[in-house]
Amino acid sequence: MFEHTGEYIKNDMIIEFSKTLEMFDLNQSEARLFAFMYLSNKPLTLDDMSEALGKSKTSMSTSARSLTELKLISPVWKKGVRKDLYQANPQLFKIFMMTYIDKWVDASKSQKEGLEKIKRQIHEQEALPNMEDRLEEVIEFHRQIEQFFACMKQEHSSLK
Amino acid sequence: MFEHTGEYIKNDMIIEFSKTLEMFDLNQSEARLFAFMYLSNKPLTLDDMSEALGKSKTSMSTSARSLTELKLISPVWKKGVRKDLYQANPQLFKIFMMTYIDKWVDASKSQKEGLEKIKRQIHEQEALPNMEDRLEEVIEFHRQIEQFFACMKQEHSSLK
DNA sequence: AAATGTGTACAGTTTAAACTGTACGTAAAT
DNA sequence: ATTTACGTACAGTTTAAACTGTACACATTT
Repeated sequence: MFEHTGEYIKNDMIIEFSKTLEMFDLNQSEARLFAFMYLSNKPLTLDDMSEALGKSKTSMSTSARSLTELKLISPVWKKGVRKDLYQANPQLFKIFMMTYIDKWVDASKSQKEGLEKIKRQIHEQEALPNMEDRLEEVIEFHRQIEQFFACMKQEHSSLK
Repeated sequence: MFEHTGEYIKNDMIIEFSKTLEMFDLNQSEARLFAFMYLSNKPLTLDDMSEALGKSKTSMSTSARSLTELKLISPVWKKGVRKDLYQANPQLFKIFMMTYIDKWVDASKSQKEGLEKIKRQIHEQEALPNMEDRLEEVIEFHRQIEQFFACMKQEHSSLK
Protein backbone atom coordinates (compact mmCIF):
# COMPACT_ATOMS: atom_id res chain seq x y z
CA MET A 1 0.00 0.00 0.00
CA PHE A 2 2.86 2.34 0.77
CA GLU A 3 4.46 0.96 -2.34
CA HIS A 4 1.35 1.89 -4.26
CA THR A 5 1.28 5.45 -2.96
CA GLY A 6 4.99 5.67 -3.59
CA GLU A 7 4.50 4.95 -7.27
CA TYR A 8 2.07 7.82 -7.63
CA ILE A 9 4.35 10.18 -5.80
CA LYS A 10 7.32 9.21 -7.91
CA ASN A 11 5.26 9.78 -11.00
CA ASP A 12 4.37 13.27 -9.82
CA MET A 13 8.01 13.98 -9.25
CA ILE A 14 8.86 12.87 -12.74
CA ILE A 15 6.18 15.04 -14.28
CA GLU A 16 7.18 18.10 -12.29
CA PHE A 17 10.88 17.71 -12.84
CA SER A 18 10.47 17.03 -16.53
CA LYS A 19 8.69 20.36 -17.02
CA THR A 20 11.93 22.08 -16.15
CA LEU A 21 13.95 19.80 -18.37
CA GLU A 22 11.71 20.64 -21.31
CA MET A 23 12.80 24.25 -20.93
CA PHE A 24 16.27 23.06 -21.87
CA ASP A 25 14.84 21.90 -25.19
CA LEU A 26 14.36 18.25 -24.37
CA ASN A 27 11.17 16.85 -25.81
CA GLN A 28 8.64 15.34 -23.45
CA SER A 29 9.84 11.82 -23.95
CA GLU A 30 13.47 12.66 -23.32
CA ALA A 31 12.59 14.85 -20.36
CA ARG A 32 10.54 12.20 -18.60
CA LEU A 33 13.10 9.54 -19.23
CA PHE A 34 15.89 11.64 -17.84
CA ALA A 35 13.81 12.62 -14.82
CA PHE A 36 13.06 8.99 -14.12
CA MET A 37 16.67 7.98 -14.53
CA TYR A 38 18.01 10.78 -12.40
CA LEU A 39 15.62 10.05 -9.57
CA SER A 40 16.28 6.33 -9.77
CA ASN A 41 19.99 6.98 -9.40
CA LYS A 42 21.16 3.59 -10.59
CA PRO A 43 21.90 1.84 -13.89
CA LEU A 44 18.75 0.92 -15.79
CA THR A 45 17.91 -1.28 -18.75
CA LEU A 46 15.64 -0.35 -21.62
CA ASP A 47 13.08 -2.75 -20.18
CA ASP A 48 13.19 -0.99 -16.82
CA MET A 49 12.49 2.32 -18.53
CA SER A 50 9.83 0.90 -20.77
CA GLU A 51 7.95 -0.62 -17.86
CA ALA A 52 8.28 2.40 -15.59
CA LEU A 53 7.13 4.95 -18.16
CA GLY A 54 4.63 2.73 -19.97
CA LYS A 55 6.19 3.38 -23.36
CA SER A 56 7.53 0.98 -25.96
CA LYS A 57 11.07 -0.27 -25.85
CA THR A 58 11.74 1.25 -29.26
CA SER A 59 10.77 4.61 -27.92
CA MET A 60 13.09 4.20 -24.94
CA SER A 61 15.90 3.17 -27.23
CA THR A 62 15.46 6.32 -29.29
CA SER A 63 15.31 8.64 -26.30
CA ALA A 64 18.21 6.93 -24.57
CA ARG A 65 20.29 7.49 -27.67
CA SER A 66 19.44 11.18 -27.77
CA LEU A 67 20.22 11.61 -24.10
CA THR A 68 23.51 9.84 -24.58
CA GLU A 69 24.44 12.12 -27.46
CA LEU A 70 23.60 15.09 -25.26
CA LYS A 71 25.88 13.60 -22.63
CA LEU A 72 23.08 13.65 -20.09
CA ILE A 73 23.23 9.91 -19.48
CA SER A 74 26.02 7.38 -19.99
CA PRO A 75 26.22 3.71 -20.87
CA VAL A 76 27.34 1.62 -17.94
CA TRP A 77 29.12 -1.73 -18.10
CA LYS A 78 28.37 -4.33 -15.53
CA LYS A 79 29.90 -7.76 -15.58
CA GLY A 80 27.51 -10.57 -16.34
CA VAL A 81 24.64 -8.33 -17.46
CA ARG A 82 23.77 -8.76 -21.11
CA LYS A 83 21.35 -5.90 -21.43
CA ASP A 84 22.60 -2.39 -22.04
CA LEU A 85 22.64 -0.26 -18.94
CA TYR A 86 22.39 3.51 -18.73
CA GLN A 87 22.74 5.88 -15.86
CA ALA A 88 21.97 9.59 -15.50
CA ASN A 89 24.97 11.83 -15.13
CA PRO A 90 25.26 13.89 -11.95
CA GLN A 91 26.05 17.63 -11.92
CA LEU A 92 22.69 18.62 -13.25
CA PHE A 93 23.25 22.35 -13.25
CA LYS A 94 26.69 22.34 -14.75
CA ILE A 95 25.89 20.07 -17.66
CA PHE A 96 22.51 21.53 -18.52
CA MET A 97 23.62 25.13 -18.33
CA MET A 98 26.79 24.56 -20.29
CA THR A 99 25.02 22.71 -23.07
CA TYR A 100 22.28 25.27 -23.16
CA ILE A 101 24.49 28.30 -23.30
CA ASP A 102 26.68 26.79 -25.98
CA LYS A 103 23.64 26.07 -28.08
CA TRP A 104 22.58 29.71 -27.91
CA VAL A 105 26.00 31.08 -28.73
CA ASP A 106 26.48 28.75 -31.67
CA ALA A 107 23.04 29.28 -33.13
CA SER A 108 23.15 33.00 -32.71
CA LYS A 109 26.57 33.24 -34.29
CA SER A 110 25.54 31.16 -37.25
CA GLN A 111 22.40 33.18 -37.84
CA LYS A 112 24.30 36.42 -37.55
CA GLU A 113 26.67 35.23 -40.24
CA GLY A 114 23.74 34.37 -42.47
CA LEU A 115 22.40 37.87 -42.07
CA GLU A 116 25.75 39.48 -42.74
CA LYS A 117 25.98 37.58 -46.00
CA ILE A 118 22.56 38.89 -46.96
CA LYS A 119 23.64 42.39 -46.03
CA ARG A 120 26.53 42.18 -48.48
CA GLN A 121 24.16 40.96 -51.18
CA ILE A 122 21.90 43.93 -50.67
CA HIS A 123 24.83 46.25 -50.86
CA GLU A 124 26.29 44.77 -54.04
CA GLN A 125 23.04 44.45 -55.93
CA GLU A 126 21.81 47.78 -54.66
CA ALA A 127 18.49 46.15 -53.84
CA LEU A 128 16.29 47.16 -50.92
CA PRO A 129 18.47 50.11 -49.92
CA ASN A 130 15.82 51.27 -47.46
CA MET A 131 16.16 48.03 -45.58
CA GLU A 132 19.86 48.14 -44.83
CA ASP A 133 19.41 50.12 -41.63
CA ARG A 134 16.86 47.75 -40.25
CA LEU A 135 18.98 44.77 -41.12
CA GLU A 136 21.90 46.32 -39.30
CA GLU A 137 19.76 46.58 -36.19
CA VAL A 138 18.89 42.91 -36.41
CA ILE A 139 22.55 42.03 -36.74
CA GLU A 140 23.32 44.19 -33.72
CA PHE A 141 20.63 42.24 -31.87
CA HIS A 142 22.53 39.06 -32.62
CA ARG A 143 25.77 40.58 -31.46
CA GLN A 144 24.19 41.43 -28.15
CA ILE A 145 22.80 37.93 -27.70
CA GLU A 146 26.20 36.42 -28.40
CA GLN A 147 27.94 38.75 -26.04
CA PHE A 148 25.38 38.24 -23.34
CA PHE A 149 25.58 34.48 -23.39
CA ALA A 150 29.35 34.46 -23.72
CA CYS A 151 29.41 36.57 -20.58
CA MET A 152 27.03 34.17 -18.86
CA LYS A 153 29.23 31.29 -19.76
CA GLN A 154 32.26 32.89 -18.27
CA GLU A 155 30.44 33.67 -15.08
CA HIS A 156 29.03 30.20 -14.89
CA SER A 157 32.31 28.44 -15.33
CA SER A 158 33.97 30.64 -12.74
CA LEU A 159 31.25 29.76 -10.25
CA LYS A 160 31.59 26.01 -10.25
CA MET B 1 13.60 42.77 -61.88
CA PHE B 2 15.37 44.39 -58.95
CA GLU B 3 12.03 44.34 -57.25
CA HIS B 4 11.83 40.64 -57.94
CA THR B 5 15.28 39.92 -56.54
CA GLY B 6 14.47 42.15 -53.59
CA GLU B 7 11.51 39.98 -52.67
CA TYR B 8 13.67 36.90 -52.54
CA ILE B 9 16.29 38.61 -50.44
CA LYS B 10 13.71 39.92 -48.03
CA ASN B 11 12.31 36.46 -47.72
CA ASP B 12 15.75 35.10 -46.88
CA MET B 13 16.13 37.74 -44.23
CA ILE B 14 12.82 36.78 -42.68
CA ILE B 15 13.72 33.12 -42.60
CA GLU B 16 17.14 33.74 -41.08
CA PHE B 17 15.96 36.23 -38.50
CA SER B 18 12.99 34.08 -37.50
CA LYS B 19 15.32 31.20 -36.61
CA THR B 20 16.68 33.31 -33.80
CA LEU B 21 13.23 34.39 -32.70
CA GLU B 22 12.16 30.77 -32.43
CA MET B 23 14.85 30.32 -29.80
CA PHE B 24 12.86 32.73 -27.69
CA ASP B 25 9.97 30.27 -27.81
CA LEU B 26 7.99 31.85 -30.58
CA ASN B 27 6.44 29.31 -32.90
CA GLN B 28 7.32 29.48 -36.58
CA SER B 29 4.28 31.47 -37.53
CA GLU B 30 4.80 34.08 -34.84
CA ALA B 31 8.52 34.27 -35.55
CA ARG B 32 8.09 34.87 -39.26
CA LEU B 33 5.39 37.40 -38.73
CA PHE B 34 7.45 39.36 -36.25
CA ALA B 35 10.50 39.22 -38.51
CA PHE B 36 8.47 40.54 -41.40
CA MET B 37 6.95 43.29 -39.30
CA TYR B 38 10.22 44.35 -37.78
CA LEU B 39 11.96 44.57 -41.12
CA SER B 40 9.05 46.43 -42.69
CA ASN B 41 9.24 49.01 -39.95
CA LYS B 42 5.81 50.53 -40.52
CA PRO B 43 2.20 49.86 -39.50
CA LEU B 44 0.70 46.87 -41.30
CA THR B 45 -2.78 45.44 -41.77
CA LEU B 46 -3.73 41.80 -41.49
CA ASP B 47 -4.12 41.77 -45.26
CA ASP B 48 -0.59 43.07 -45.73
CA MET B 49 0.74 40.27 -43.55
CA SER B 50 -1.41 37.64 -45.16
CA GLU B 51 -0.27 38.59 -48.64
CA ALA B 52 3.40 38.93 -47.74
CA LEU B 53 3.66 35.62 -45.92
CA GLY B 54 1.19 33.67 -48.05
CA LYS B 55 -0.86 32.56 -45.07
CA SER B 56 -4.54 32.99 -44.32
CA LYS B 57 -5.89 36.07 -42.63
CA THR B 58 -7.19 33.96 -39.76
CA SER B 59 -3.70 32.71 -39.14
CA MET B 60 -2.33 36.25 -39.15
CA SER B 61 -5.02 37.35 -36.75
CA THR B 62 -4.09 34.58 -34.33
CA SER B 63 -0.37 35.26 -34.49
CA ALA B 64 -0.85 39.02 -34.26
CA ARG B 65 -2.84 38.50 -31.11
CA SER B 66 -0.13 36.35 -29.54
CA LEU B 67 2.56 38.85 -30.45
CA THR B 68 0.48 41.64 -28.97
CA GLU B 69 0.04 39.74 -25.72
CA LEU B 70 3.78 39.21 -25.62
CA LYS B 71 4.17 42.96 -26.11
CA LEU B 72 6.33 42.39 -29.16
CA ILE B 73 4.03 44.35 -31.46
CA SER B 74 1.48 47.06 -30.74
CA PRO B 75 -1.80 48.17 -32.29
CA VAL B 76 -1.47 51.51 -34.04
CA TRP B 77 -4.26 54.01 -34.65
CA LYS B 78 -4.27 56.00 -37.81
CA LYS B 79 -6.99 58.44 -38.68
CA GLY B 80 -9.19 57.41 -41.57
CA VAL B 81 -7.94 53.82 -41.73
CA ARG B 82 -10.62 51.27 -40.88
CA LYS B 83 -8.41 48.22 -40.78
CA ASP B 84 -6.45 47.35 -37.66
CA LEU B 85 -2.83 48.31 -37.86
CA TYR B 86 0.05 46.74 -35.99
CA GLN B 87 3.68 47.70 -35.73
CA ALA B 88 6.68 45.86 -34.31
CA ASN B 89 8.12 47.31 -31.15
CA PRO B 90 11.72 48.53 -31.24
CA GLN B 91 14.30 47.64 -28.58
CA LEU B 92 14.61 44.06 -29.71
CA PHE B 93 17.20 42.97 -27.22
CA LYS B 94 15.68 44.55 -24.16
CA ILE B 95 12.18 43.22 -24.70
CA PHE B 96 13.14 39.74 -25.79
CA MET B 97 15.68 39.20 -23.06
CA MET B 98 13.44 40.55 -20.33
CA THR B 99 10.50 38.43 -21.35
CA TYR B 100 12.68 35.41 -21.74
CA ILE B 101 14.42 35.69 -18.42
CA ASP B 102 11.18 36.32 -16.59
CA LYS B 103 9.68 33.23 -18.13
CA TRP B 104 12.55 31.12 -16.84
CA VAL B 105 12.47 32.54 -13.36
CA ASP B 106 8.72 32.15 -13.05
CA ALA B 107 8.59 28.63 -14.44
CA SER B 108 11.52 27.46 -12.40
CA LYS B 109 10.09 28.91 -9.23
CA SER B 110 6.73 27.33 -9.79
CA GLN B 111 8.23 23.93 -10.49
CA LYS B 112 10.46 24.16 -7.47
CA GLU B 113 7.43 24.80 -5.30
CA GLY B 114 5.71 21.79 -6.79
CA LEU B 115 8.68 19.65 -5.90
CA GLU B 116 8.87 21.01 -2.37
CA LYS B 117 5.26 20.09 -1.83
CA ILE B 118 6.03 16.57 -2.97
CA LYS B 119 9.00 16.46 -0.64
CA ARG B 120 6.75 17.23 2.34
CA GLN B 121 4.38 14.49 1.22
CA ILE B 122 7.17 11.96 1.15
CA HIS B 123 8.28 13.02 4.57
CA GLU B 124 4.81 12.84 6.14
CA GLN B 125 3.77 9.56 4.60
CA GLU B 126 7.19 8.09 5.09
CA ALA B 127 7.08 6.83 1.52
CA LEU B 128 10.12 6.51 -0.72
CA PRO B 129 12.59 7.43 2.01
CA ASN B 130 15.49 6.49 -0.24
CA MET B 131 14.44 9.11 -2.71
CA GLU B 132 14.50 12.13 -0.46
CA ASP B 133 18.16 12.85 -1.10
CA ARG B 134 17.78 12.74 -4.81
CA LEU B 135 14.76 14.96 -4.69
CA GLU B 136 16.67 17.47 -2.63
CA GLU B 137 19.30 17.62 -5.34
CA VAL B 138 16.67 18.32 -7.94
CA ILE B 139 15.28 21.12 -5.80
CA GLU B 140 18.77 22.52 -5.42
CA PHE B 141 19.04 22.44 -9.21
CA HIS B 142 15.99 24.66 -9.41
CA ARG B 143 17.39 27.02 -6.81
CA GLN B 144 20.50 27.44 -8.94
CA ILE B 145 18.50 28.11 -12.08
CA GLU B 146 16.45 30.75 -10.32
CA GLN B 147 19.48 32.39 -8.85
CA PHE B 148 21.34 32.32 -12.10
CA PHE B 149 18.61 33.96 -14.11
CA ALA B 150 17.81 36.46 -11.41
CA CYS B 151 21.45 37.46 -11.53
CA MET B 152 21.30 37.73 -15.29
CA LYS B 153 18.27 39.92 -15.08
CA GLN B 154 19.98 42.31 -12.75
CA GLU B 155 22.99 42.52 -14.97
CA HIS B 156 20.87 43.01 -18.04
CA SER B 157 18.80 45.82 -16.61
CA SER B 158 21.89 47.61 -15.38
CA LEU B 159 23.35 47.45 -18.88
CA LYS B 160 20.59 49.18 -20.77
C1' DA C 1 -32.23 51.39 -41.62
C1' DA C 2 -29.68 48.88 -44.98
C1' DA C 3 -25.43 47.59 -46.84
C1' DT C 4 -20.68 46.94 -46.78
C1' DG C 5 -16.25 45.97 -44.60
C1' DT C 6 -13.53 43.86 -40.94
C1' DG C 7 -11.78 40.62 -37.30
C1' DT C 8 -12.27 36.24 -35.24
C1' DA C 9 -14.78 31.78 -33.37
C1' DC C 10 -15.21 27.43 -34.76
C1' DA C 11 -15.17 23.13 -37.28
C1' DG C 12 -12.74 20.62 -40.41
C1' DT C 13 -8.40 19.67 -42.85
C1' DT C 14 -3.59 19.34 -43.52
C1' DT C 15 0.92 18.62 -41.78
C1' DA C 16 4.35 17.10 -38.74
C1' DA C 17 5.89 14.85 -34.60
C1' DA C 18 5.67 10.97 -31.42
C1' DC C 19 4.97 6.42 -30.79
C1' DT C 20 4.34 1.28 -31.72
C1' DG C 21 4.99 -3.48 -33.60
C1' DT C 22 7.30 -6.29 -36.63
C1' DA C 23 11.36 -7.88 -38.55
C1' DC C 24 16.06 -8.39 -38.75
C1' DG C 25 21.22 -8.15 -37.65
C1' DT C 26 24.33 -9.10 -34.13
C1' DA C 27 26.13 -11.15 -30.11
C1' DA C 28 25.96 -14.21 -26.31
C1' DA C 29 24.59 -18.80 -24.51
C1' DT C 30 23.73 -23.49 -25.19
C1' DA D 1 26.38 -24.93 -35.01
C1' DT D 2 22.15 -23.84 -33.21
C1' DT D 3 19.34 -21.31 -30.37
C1' DT D 4 18.07 -17.53 -27.63
C1' DA D 5 18.19 -12.68 -26.26
C1' DC D 6 18.77 -7.98 -27.31
C1' DG D 7 18.73 -3.40 -29.67
C1' DT D 8 17.18 -0.79 -33.42
C1' DA D 9 15.69 0.26 -38.55
C1' DC D 10 11.68 0.91 -40.73
C1' DA D 11 6.87 1.25 -42.02
C1' DG D 12 2.60 2.25 -40.40
C1' DT D 13 -0.39 4.37 -36.88
C1' DT D 14 -1.76 7.59 -33.44
C1' DT D 15 -1.69 12.13 -31.58
C1' DA D 16 -1.18 16.91 -31.52
C1' DA D 17 -0.21 21.26 -33.67
C1' DA D 18 -0.79 24.50 -37.46
C1' DC D 19 -3.54 26.19 -40.81
C1' DT D 20 -7.79 27.28 -43.73
C1' DG D 21 -12.59 28.60 -45.09
C1' DT D 22 -17.02 29.62 -43.69
C1' DA D 23 -20.03 31.97 -40.88
C1' DC D 24 -21.13 35.42 -37.87
C1' DA D 25 -20.85 39.52 -34.73
C1' DC D 26 -19.76 44.12 -34.63
C1' DA D 27 -18.78 48.49 -36.50
C1' DT D 28 -18.61 51.88 -40.01
C1' DT D 29 -20.48 53.90 -44.19
C1' DT D 30 -24.19 54.91 -47.27
